Amino acid sequence: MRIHNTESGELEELVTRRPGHVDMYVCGPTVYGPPHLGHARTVICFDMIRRWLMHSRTVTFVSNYTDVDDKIIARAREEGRSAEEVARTYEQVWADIMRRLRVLEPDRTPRATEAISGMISMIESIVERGHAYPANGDVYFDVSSYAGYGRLSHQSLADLRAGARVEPGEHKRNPEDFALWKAAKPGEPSWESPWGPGRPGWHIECSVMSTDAFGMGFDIHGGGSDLVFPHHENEIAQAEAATGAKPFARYWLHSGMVNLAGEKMAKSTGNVVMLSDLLEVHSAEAIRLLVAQTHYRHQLEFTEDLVEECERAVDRLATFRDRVAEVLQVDSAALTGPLLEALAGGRDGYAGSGGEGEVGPEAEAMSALERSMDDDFGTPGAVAALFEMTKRANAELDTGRLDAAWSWAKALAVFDEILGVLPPAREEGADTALVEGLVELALDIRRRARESRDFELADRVRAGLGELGILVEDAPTGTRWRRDRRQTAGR
RNA sequence: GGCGGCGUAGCCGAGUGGCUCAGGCAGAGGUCUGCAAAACCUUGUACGGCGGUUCGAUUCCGCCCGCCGCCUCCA
Repeated sequence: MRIHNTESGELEELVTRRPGHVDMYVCGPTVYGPPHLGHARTVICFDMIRRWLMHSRTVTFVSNYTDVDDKIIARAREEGRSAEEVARTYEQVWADIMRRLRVLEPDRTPRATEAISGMISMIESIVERGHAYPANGDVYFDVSSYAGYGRLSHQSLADLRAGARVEPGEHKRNPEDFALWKAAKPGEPSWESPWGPGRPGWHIECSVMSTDAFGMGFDIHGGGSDLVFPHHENEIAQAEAATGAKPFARYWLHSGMVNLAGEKMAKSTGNVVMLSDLLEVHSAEAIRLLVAQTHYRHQLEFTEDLVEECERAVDRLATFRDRVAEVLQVDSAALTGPLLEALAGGRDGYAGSGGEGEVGPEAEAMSALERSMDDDFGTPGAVAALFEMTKRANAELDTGRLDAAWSWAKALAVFDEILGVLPPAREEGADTALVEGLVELALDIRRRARESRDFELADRVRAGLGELGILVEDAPTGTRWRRDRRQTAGR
């Protein structure tokens, strides 16, 4: 498996610290407001990366919450609440939305405020080893003392110096130095430390939380590309300066930004699509497909029309899944939930549908999936493989070749395990039986009307159901119906 | 200014030194159907510009043009 390492700028063979295991840390959100599509893009990219790694290895996935920060404090002031209340609120909002986007929960979600003592010890080590200095209750990292600085972002100290600046009230020796600890200001949350009361600086938390989880030299560290500098650069400097060990992380993965109207989506400019709004109108699957169709390192230009297109594409997959379920005479729901997972577990023997020597669509799709994903997590290729399989299998279904349906179901299971783009089948609700009964009743009336060639009545029944979000289709095997996903996506 | 990325058919978006093709959406024609829907089949000779390397470049190199990101909190 080859993956792109930001540090080398090249594709490298993935060699993990422990064979068969991957320890992975992805920078989580600063919880000061609700998440937007840009956040989702990053999270979904790393979710798919994680799922692919899980396909063949044991993965421990850690992602933090940054719950102490200037913006949280500012927000708390606005809302007249404590910073902690603000952080807990938006942590919950984040977790809810990511669950709705079918993102797997991290194995651990450490909070910055729960790692303060670790941060203090790390800062002490950095100071002891001569890479940081206290000044007026602050502590700054001495960038000039650390030779590897700029390694990740491929910039020289001179380059960085040109852009660096000193904020009023800071006590840096050099502009490129950065704060490890900030002296408390009145009314702000603070913790006791050897340098007096204060709170941690911008980047120390991730150095501490990731090494708390995994120690030095863990496998993969990820995040959005806007974190490369200074956040990740500083994480490296801190962890390596504190321990003298190298490397901090073996592979650095960075996902691209989402653009809206040609510019980066960012809260600060108001150039955002909030996920709560997007999920009112669109399904998680369409959003995931949109993300999967662009390589994770590339920029993603967002428009409403693109999600709408993905919605139609997802419908296509759902229709195929339902056809397969029909052939197998199982409920579609069974091909979406636990059975699918069980199927995905046994991934041997994609015997294929054809006769001897013929390779079935699912076998080709599986090898294309593997090829693409093993090459720097090529989700676009995986998506293409999924649709290619759908087309070919549909063609076989059209000609009545059903013997491979079970293999298709298994392949769908694997694709859904990695990408999570198959929409859930008919949802069970309190009124499911009633709805189904009424629809069947209406369809029975329609069937009788058709038999007596009263097509006007038959079409009225179909149109009426259509208005209620029930799609009716006459197949050679009989009439089938389904709910119009797009009318119910927001619920 | 420094670092990095991108420019592919109507739109989105993979990919590759030549060989039959990414894929999705949209469009056109067709099969099926009472009609529709779904599905399938057919259909589009695209690779920003100019040079260079090469038998041959969209793919490699150089320059130019355009767009974007980071260099400040940011997924």
